[in-house]
Amino acid sequence: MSGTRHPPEGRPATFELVLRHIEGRLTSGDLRPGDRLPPERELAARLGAGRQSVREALRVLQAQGVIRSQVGTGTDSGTVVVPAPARALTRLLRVHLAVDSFPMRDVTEARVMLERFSAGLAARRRAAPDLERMSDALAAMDADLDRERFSDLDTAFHVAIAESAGNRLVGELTVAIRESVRATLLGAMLGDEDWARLRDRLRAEHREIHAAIDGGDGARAADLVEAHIRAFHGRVPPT
Amino acid sequence: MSGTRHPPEGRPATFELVLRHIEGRLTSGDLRPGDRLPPERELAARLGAGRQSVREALRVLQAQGVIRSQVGTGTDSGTVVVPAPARALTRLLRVHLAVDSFPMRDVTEARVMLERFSAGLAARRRAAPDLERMSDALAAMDADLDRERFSDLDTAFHVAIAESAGNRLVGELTVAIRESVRATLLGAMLGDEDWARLRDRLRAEHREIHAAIDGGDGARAADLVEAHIRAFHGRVPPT
DNA sequence: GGTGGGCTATGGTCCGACCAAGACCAGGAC
DNA sequence: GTCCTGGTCTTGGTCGGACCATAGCCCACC
Repeated sequence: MSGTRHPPEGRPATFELVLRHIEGRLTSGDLRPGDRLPPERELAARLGAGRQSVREALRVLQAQGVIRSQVGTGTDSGTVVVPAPARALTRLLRVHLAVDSFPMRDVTEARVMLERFSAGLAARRRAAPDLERMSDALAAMDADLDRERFSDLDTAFHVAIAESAGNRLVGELTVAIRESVRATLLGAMLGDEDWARLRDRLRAEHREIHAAIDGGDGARAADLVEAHIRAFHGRVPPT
Repeated sequence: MSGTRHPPEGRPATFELVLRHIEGRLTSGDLRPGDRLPPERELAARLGAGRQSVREALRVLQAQGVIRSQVGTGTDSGTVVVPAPARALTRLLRVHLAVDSFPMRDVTEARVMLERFSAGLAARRRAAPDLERMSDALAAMDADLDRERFSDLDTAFHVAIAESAGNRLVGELTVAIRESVRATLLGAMLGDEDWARLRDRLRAEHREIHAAIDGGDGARAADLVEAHIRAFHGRVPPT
């Protein structure tokens, strides 16, 4: 950074060097979740870079869901290391969906794979607090809700299953994939079929899944989840 | 953007608005892979924003693996929409691994899930060109290689399987997860066991997997892959 | 002792300037 | 005529300085 002045001659871009510097501090454990980074101006001065380069590096880390920034002087102000993979993953997948990096069909299959995995593990573990969260979501879904609210609770139910599997990575991936197709799924709920009827069917399927997990029947839970997802994605137009 | 001048009063940050604008053009199909974006200066002028804000938005898209930038005047110069999800995913996962968003154990389980899925599907499809790529990687691995080169070919073999499954999303995820733990895996190859012996064992396992896929035995291929991964990750220190 | 108004630190933004890479073009050397 | 050569123009990369808005903090004043 503090090498030959100004320009990017041969070596990587300055913001990239700043990025690597911070990544290095994260990897070495020098920076941990909850820690504050130096102010942008100070970081720039310390690395012999301009503030713009520092900001671009920070923007990348923000896009990766590693840091959060906010103005002000308080304890929580400035730039803090706050890992939030799901949001970053969601946005990444969504934009790639938009740009046709992969077809909707692949997303469906991936969801089936992830949620079968989660349901199977959740049934083996049967963690009480997670089971309760699922029940809560189901109960809330019994109200007379519009599509949007229903969909959010639907997601909450599936997320509870994913997190109950005890695998954070798979949990985050499940959330991300589900969220990234939220708009598409919502659109599918507007199909020709009667909303009330569709809603009832989804509720019934959810209860079956919940019962299977609660009963410790992982294989059945996985099969039910797969059927549940496929039935719904069948309503989604391809690609 | 062209609203009230300068400041972020209430509304989202300017770079965020620029980002949404471009995302919108991607979603609507107005911008497609291969298309060039306007020059930064022009984009800034058109949106009534400063160049810095535009650059930060572009940096985010670059971090998401959606665009590629390079200086110059040629046809390929400037900023172009070039989706490359795997690289972006790799980097995202790696930094979250560094920051302990999830333990190594979760990564192992996720790999098992993904690669079981891929192996099973690859065996059902038995795509000739992919099978050949696998053979090529295996043949190359027969040479007397150091750990690093061997590891790269190892990755190439597994990636070939993933892509042979015909699911691009799962393929990209497989590549990303594998790449993100590349350094860790390499470290594990330096264990106490004799390198030549370990290498022979990996070769033998790879050949078995290849044979199962080539023979169309998806269940066996999946089981072999799982054993293969677990055996190796068993050498990796936890978290 | 409580409260309100500056003070200050910090991220967000704009502007103008310059650098380096790369393609293209004009003009001269052979 | 062909081939090099140097200039020019476009474009991303970078810096420095300036200003804004936000949000704690502190001190003077009531």
